[in-house]
Amino acid sequence: MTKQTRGEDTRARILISAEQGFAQTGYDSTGVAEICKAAGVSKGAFYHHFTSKEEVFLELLDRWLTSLDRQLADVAASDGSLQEVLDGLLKIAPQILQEAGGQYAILLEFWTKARSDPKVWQSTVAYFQRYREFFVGLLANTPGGDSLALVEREAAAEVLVAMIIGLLLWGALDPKAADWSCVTRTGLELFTRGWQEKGEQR
Amino acid sequence: MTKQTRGEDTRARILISAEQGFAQTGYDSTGVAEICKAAGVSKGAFYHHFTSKEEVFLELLDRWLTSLDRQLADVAASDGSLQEVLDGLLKIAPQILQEAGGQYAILLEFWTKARSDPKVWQSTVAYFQRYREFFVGLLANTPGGDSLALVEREAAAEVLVAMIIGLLLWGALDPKAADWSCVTRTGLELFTRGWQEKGEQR
DNA sequence: GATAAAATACCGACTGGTCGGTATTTATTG
DNA sequence: CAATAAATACCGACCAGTCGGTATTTTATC
Repeated sequence: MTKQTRGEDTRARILISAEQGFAQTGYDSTGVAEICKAAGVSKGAFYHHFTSKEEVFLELLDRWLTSLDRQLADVAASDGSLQEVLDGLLKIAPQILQEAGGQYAILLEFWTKARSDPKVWQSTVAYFQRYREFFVGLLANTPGGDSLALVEREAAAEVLVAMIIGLLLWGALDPKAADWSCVTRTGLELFTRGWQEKGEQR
Repeated sequence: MTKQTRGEDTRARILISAEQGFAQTGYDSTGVAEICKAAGVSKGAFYHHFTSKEEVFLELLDRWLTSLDRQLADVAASDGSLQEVLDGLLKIAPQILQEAGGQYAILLEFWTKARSDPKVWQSTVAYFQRYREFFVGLLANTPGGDSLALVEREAAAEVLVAMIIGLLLWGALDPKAADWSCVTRTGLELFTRGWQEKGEQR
């Protein structure tokens, strides 16, 4: 193995172990030593690749956001109706949720740390807003949707994002409480119906 | 001041300071010393009234749940239609959300700690379920609602709870991002419309 | 109602251990 | 032999919780 690939491998192993640790027991209670042990790597190697534990966390956050954006871009590119796009979302939802064997519990960690770390806060809030904007644009293209005021589209988009956030949180906390993909489907369906009904009343 | 009232006062001050600390910077980064300083109390007093930092946290959780239950019971007692009960909910929402000057950010702390602490997890998951049940029952009393299968009522109730959770989380994270009471109203409205529409199609 | 005894409330220095991070040394690659 | 990667020993800060002791209030006894 060349020097470079060896380094990359070590780095990757650290990231994986850190993600698992953060997802399972949280950022604070996952020690650097623990991460190193799980990755089969020494502390020296850890601090050779990263300047701090926080840097690892931020890189994980960055990767998650990038991955999410890519998947959303795919859906958005379809350029379809509200129904179609939401269907597209539903299709990729399990992929996002189940990826890495339920490790998406790290989302909770992102949201928690957003309160104490300005960088994390900014990233987190920014992508909430980004999806809000996405849905606002989407709702404008809906039959009847353009008849409604911007504030109403905005509020509806916020509701949609909030619903997704809530589903993620509850799902992360209690994966076996319900069939979450089924609940998500119902949610998007109810939302679509409610929105169209609202538009038609004008 | 009698001995008893003095003790109660100290205890109350500790709880208040702890709540503020937890809400502002999180459970882990709020030290016992810090809580004591904010409460104007010594560490000895702290450990005289509580056996551990965790006990304080659990008591705060318990108080929050009790308060929430009381308020929900009031709304449930009205025994009205879906629309009426949701309106009732909406009325008390700001009271719950704004209480103690936005200190409800401690909710995030409850949800975070639920992952590492079995006691907190149980309480948290249990009240998610309780509200789910509440809404399931409520939806059965809705015109057209009884025509839908139980699973559908359950899924819808889960959607509703998830939406509320999401609104609370986003609101806690970014209070100024939107007019949350307005968004909540829209959310409940969309949900009601979507649900009734669904029922009528049968 | 005075005095002793007991219980409660409180204080703050100290400790034992954890954990992020560093400094130094050793191994591996080119 | 240079340079990068990795290992190990170690440091210092921090923090939950302890403990011996003091002050204040309540109860018991005469």
